[in-house]
Amino acid sequence: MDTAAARVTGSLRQRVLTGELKPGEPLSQSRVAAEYGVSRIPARDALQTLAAEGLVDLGAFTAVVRGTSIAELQELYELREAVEPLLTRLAVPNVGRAEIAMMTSLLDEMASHPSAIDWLSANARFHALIYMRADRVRMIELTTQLRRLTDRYLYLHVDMFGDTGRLDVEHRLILEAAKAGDPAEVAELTRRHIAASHDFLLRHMLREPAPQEPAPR
Amino acid sequence: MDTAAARVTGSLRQRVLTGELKPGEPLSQSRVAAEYGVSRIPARDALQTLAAEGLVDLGAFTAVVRGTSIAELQELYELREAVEPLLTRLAVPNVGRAEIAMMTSLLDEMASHPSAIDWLSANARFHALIYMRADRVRMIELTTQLRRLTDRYLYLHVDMFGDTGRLDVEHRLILEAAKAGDPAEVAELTRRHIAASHDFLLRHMLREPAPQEPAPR
DNA sequence: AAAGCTAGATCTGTATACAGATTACCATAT
DNA sequence: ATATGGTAATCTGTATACAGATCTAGCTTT
Repeated sequence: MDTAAARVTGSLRQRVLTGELKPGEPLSQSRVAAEYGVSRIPARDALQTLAAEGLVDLGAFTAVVRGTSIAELQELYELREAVEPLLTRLAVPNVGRAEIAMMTSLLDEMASHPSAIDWLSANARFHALIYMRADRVRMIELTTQLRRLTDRYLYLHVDMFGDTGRLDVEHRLILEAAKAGDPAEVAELTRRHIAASHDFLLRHMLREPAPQEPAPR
Repeated sequence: MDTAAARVTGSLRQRVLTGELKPGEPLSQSRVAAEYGVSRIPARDALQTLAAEGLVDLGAFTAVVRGTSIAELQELYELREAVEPLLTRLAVPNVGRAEIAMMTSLLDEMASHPSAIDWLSANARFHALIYMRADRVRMIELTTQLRRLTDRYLYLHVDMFGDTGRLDVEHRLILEAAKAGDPAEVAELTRRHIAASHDFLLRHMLREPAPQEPAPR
């Protein structure tokens, strides 16, 4: 749909995700509405949607960009480690030549050093190509949401994408096992892939432990 | 908060859950607003909230009470079987005397043959007493939502609560293992507990295979 | 200087209004 | 009887308006 609310939602989501809007920053309906030149109703809708996605806290008074914490990160990755391998196991038997081909080309795309946002998008599509074949709409929706939330930690806490080399290797292993049609193997590789990203992120957060303060107004 | 939107949300949620509002039934903002004597704005809010919870479909035109299907049931239980044992494993080491005591009294409450809605509420609180000790807000939120969605299947597809006897036995096993402080055992019992409910529900749905049609209007 | 209080600014929840989109119904034509 | 077209009813998205709640800042009091 092409509503004002959807436009605002999409834009705000991106800005929260990339860290342009920092944790703790207040997002009042009025200010958002004014900034986008719409009335408060679509601004309100957008904030509610983002709150449901977990990117925004709908506090008592004003909505606020949600903070980050090592505890939440832990939780998000625990969920991903539980759900994505399950999705993988269910999907792999249905993955065919078409998916393998598209995954291969996405690997090339990622290897060509695109912007962070494009790299993350290609990465998400790579894994989604497997997941989609599981025929589990709800799980995929949940996974998309969890991935978005963890991607935010990458933007906020890791300036340069240090580790694309390791990730590329892991992706190729996953692709090979998928080609071979071994569900358990792909699932286990996926689980380790996720766990490795968790470790990577955790190390970075521990090095730079200060949770950013609310932006001064 | 004591807003009109929250009141409408709560009431509609209950009515969808118990089946008073049947799958496919259209829920227009206008009609909901009129019925509750509020303006369309809080009605709109309520429908959006319920849509985020998965109880309502926000179709192109009007919102509609979400349908049920064996495929969705499968998916919901797969998720619960993945998440709740994980939550259990994390929580059991922190479960103390207070929780055990409250769980025991909830078992009595359930054994006293309350109404379906009270039984389900006590049941949810029984398990929540464990989960809460895992200190995983996000997982608990997800679990609450999944439980609500599967409870709906109980209301819609199982008239009498046939199986409270089996459930009571399983609950007592869980309680004993929790008292003994064995995380892996409680987790495994919880997984089987969930799987058994899934089987039970699946058998009932297969026996009465017609998904209800939208209510005539 | 610290604590408390009050006026003003800001914000939210909700009602109402209007335009454009969608659907339903019914008459007419084939 | 079925297809077709048009009009009325319904619905949504959004703007605007208003009252009550919450916060802020500065003044007063001690």
